[in-house]
Order: sequence, then C-alpha cells, then structure tokens
Amino acid sequence: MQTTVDLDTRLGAAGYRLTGPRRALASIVAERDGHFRAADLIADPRVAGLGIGRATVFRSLEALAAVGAVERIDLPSGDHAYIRCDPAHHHHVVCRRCGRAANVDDAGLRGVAAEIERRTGYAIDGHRLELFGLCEACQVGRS
Amino acid sequence: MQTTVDLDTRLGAAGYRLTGPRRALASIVAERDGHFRAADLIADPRVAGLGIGRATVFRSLEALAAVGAVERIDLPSGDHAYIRCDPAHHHHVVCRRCGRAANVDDAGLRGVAAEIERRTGYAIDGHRLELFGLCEACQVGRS
DNA sequence: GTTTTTGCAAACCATTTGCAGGGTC
DNA sequence: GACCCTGCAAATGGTTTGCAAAAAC
Repeated sequence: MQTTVDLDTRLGAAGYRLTGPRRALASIVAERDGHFRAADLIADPRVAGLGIGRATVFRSLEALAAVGAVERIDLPSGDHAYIRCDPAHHHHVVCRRCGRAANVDDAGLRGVAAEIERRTGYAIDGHRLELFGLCEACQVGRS
Repeated sequence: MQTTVDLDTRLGAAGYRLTGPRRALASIVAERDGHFRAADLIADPRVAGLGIGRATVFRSLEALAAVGAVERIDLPSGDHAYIRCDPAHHHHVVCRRCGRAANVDDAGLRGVAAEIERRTGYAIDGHRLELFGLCEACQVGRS
C-alpha cells in the first residue's frame, strides 16, 4: 500500500519541490484503487476546489511518472490511463471491470524475451507487457 | 510476406466493400517495412494524388485493424503507430531505429500469464506485449 | 435501387506551451 | 534572492463526425 507520504517523499528525493498542488494530487492519486485518466483528476472536486489547473495536473502526473510513482498505461480501448506503481515492478494486470491493477514482477518474462531475441535476432532492450482480465472481486460479482 | 491481395481479400471476406481508396491504402500498407503513423499515410504522395482524405485513412486503418491485417501499437514515446500483422501472431518486436517489426508467437508467454494468474488471482483474458530493440541490420550499422 | 463509403470541413478531445505572478528552497 | 512551479488561456495535434455526393453490391 502506498501512502501520500511515499509519493511526496519520492518527488522530494528526486529534486521536485513539494508544492500544494503536487501534494494534493499525490494524495488523490494515492487513494485511487484502480486506473484513472488525467481527466478523472481534473474532474475531482478537490482539484477544482483548490483551483488546480489542467496543465498542473498533467505536469504533476509527468513528475510522478518520472519518479516511478505512477505509470502510464494504454487501455485496450486505446485510452491512456495511469496507475500507481512500485518502481521495481514493471508489469501490471489491470481489471477490465473495476480498473484495479496488481503489480507483477518478471514472472518468467525475461526468459521469454531471451527466447524471442534468439529467434528474431533483435537485440531487445525494452518491453511493455500489460495484462487484462478480471480481479478476484469482479470474478465473483462483487465490485 | 503479405501481399495487397491478402489485405483486400481479408476486407472483402469480412464484408467490407472493396473501394479504390481502400485498395490503394492496403497496397501502400502492404509495402511498408516497419511501423507507420496514420500521418505517414496521409503524407504519402499517392494518397494525396488520389485525393484520399484524412478521414478515409483513419477509417480504412480501422477496417484493416478490425480484420487483423494491421495492429495498432503504442510506441515507447507514447505515439500511436500501426504495423502489418498476421492475425495469428500477436506480439511484435519493433526496431527502435528503423521501425521494422518482427512477428513473434507465444514464445512461452502463455506460461507467464498462467503464472501471473496463479499469483494474483486475476482471470486473465487478454494481454499486450510489445518488445523494443534493434533489428539485426541496425545492430551492425546498416539501415 | 439500396447500402456503404468518401471527401470536406468543422468539431473534438486530450495534452502542451508561453508567460507573468507566486511559492519553495 | 534565485529558481521552480502554477494558473490561465491560447495553441496544438491527432482523431472523429455530419453530411451530401459517389461508388459498390
């Protein structure tokens, strides 16, 4: 579980200034359970209430992504979204229904990449894996 | 290697009408070696020469994607691009430098997905894997 | 002949940028 | 006090849509 403090700390450690808008956005992001769009944050009453502008939301998300506190993902629909994430883990299983995401470590993917390198001759230096499905809660009908 | 005929055939088989613009675009797409953006097609002199409009390019790409003749991918930069692809193979290794893409089959990913299902409890029903690196030609400096 | 497709232009939407003022270190 | 960050508003760039004419079946 990530707390607001974690996100703030990460921003600070990376040399970003801890401003009101950034703290507020970090806090809102920290309590998100699933993925969210920039538009979701912009629409958040607290964001509007604090007078935080669109641009700041995008810039803050960029900062959070830069420090690995969130990651931008591409939904099957093609939309862009963000999810909180641990900098060490780089893959996610995203629930189609509720949007909750679980972090997943390598889980053997490195071997798959090596196999693909061998077969194709490409020197692979990066990859993106996104998995979609239903989380346990959504499988049993609970939301 | 996919020929224009393949693409046309696929569109036809799926109930799409074979129109001039679609044939022309299928032909241009068929000869593409790497990934391309919608903008690349729009900028193609033949497209301009035939008076094919932006909207038609997007609509045709949508049709081609619907029949599995091309797939829309997300570049590391966040840009959208398309690559030709075989409906059976669903992963790609894209060259960072020249954009050429190689199709890759499962290569063990299914096992990885199963492992992730076990660990997370998610019922995984889809995934997207994109690999990036350098193709053999680009590794040795040739373009 | 009916239905789909097209080109055009306008509409849209998400995201970015320029800039002067304000906040943080 | 120097530099970073913010809000605003305007600009941007990619993609979609409404519509009447044209083409395919």
